[in-house]
Amino acid sequence: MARRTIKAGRADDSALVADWRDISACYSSLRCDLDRELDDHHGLGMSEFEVLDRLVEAPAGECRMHTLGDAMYLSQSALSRVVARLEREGLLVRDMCADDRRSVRVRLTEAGADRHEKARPTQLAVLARHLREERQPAGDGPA
Amino acid sequence: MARRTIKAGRADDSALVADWRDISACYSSLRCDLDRELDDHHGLGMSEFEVLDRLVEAPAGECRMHTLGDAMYLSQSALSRVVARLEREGLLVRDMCADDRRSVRVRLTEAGADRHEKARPTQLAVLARHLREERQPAGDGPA
DNA sequence: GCGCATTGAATGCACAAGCATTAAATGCAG
DNA sequence: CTGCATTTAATGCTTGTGCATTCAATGCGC
Repeated sequence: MARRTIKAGRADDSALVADWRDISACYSSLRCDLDRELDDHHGLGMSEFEVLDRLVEAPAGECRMHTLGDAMYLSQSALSRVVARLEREGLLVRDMCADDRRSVRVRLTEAGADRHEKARPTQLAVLARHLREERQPAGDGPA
Repeated sequence: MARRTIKAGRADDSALVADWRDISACYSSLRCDLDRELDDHHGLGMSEFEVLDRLVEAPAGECRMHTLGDAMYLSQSALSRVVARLEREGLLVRDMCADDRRSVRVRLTEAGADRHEKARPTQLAVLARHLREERQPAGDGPA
């Protein structure tokens, strides 16, 4: 039920609310599963994993705090602590960059890359479970 | 950028992740705004408002805790506390129902209905701001 | 009727997140 | 060069949330 999500150009109030509830439900249940599975199987929270994820994508496995903050939708303080946790676990290192000593450069360690690699299948599985079945209730690939 | 949200029947890994990030970004920014505006203007958190919202919709402005829990996606303990907060503020009352004395019946008070009515425009405004501009970047109603 | 598993809600506890503040480095005006 | 506003990140504090536990009421088998 309720699969109007992106349909509905009408946008009267109740459609708005209905859309919001769809988004909310989708996000919440996915987030909950993801958070729990990442934590159970890999000792990572969702935010932790996401930081690792961004770092893996980043040019040399490193980037500045502020850049992470822009990409991640998390308050500055929260990000600061997530990174602190990850550093405590040895999954990344923080050091201040030479050119601007206010900035902190965050760099993925081998252990971090490893942990991320191990965790990624879990993430993908959860995403697939939630997102795929939402969109294509049945049916497989093309001919 | 990134408006694949529901498109993409391909569903390979990166599309999955991209979709998730879209959902996540959409939800997070909306939630943050909503939470803050409801709190600033009406002294309500998002969860609080949502409980009121469900109650307003409910048959006689009342329903059982468990029913709320089913509808709301919030852990049982969190719900328990939200309701406790709302009761403390006089926006609803809890009493146990006669037929099953384990269950708690939650009933909206006038103050609660009033608060909800005042807060609803704020909610709709935030929803519209986020959801409408996402879907129809420009263009108004039909001729 | 009596015990026992089940269900419904509340509570102790731990933790992540946001806000406000603080501290340090930088940039810029004079 | 000096002083001041700005930027960057970390920290104190408060709060909301989830998990596990607890307590009460119910239902069921016997």
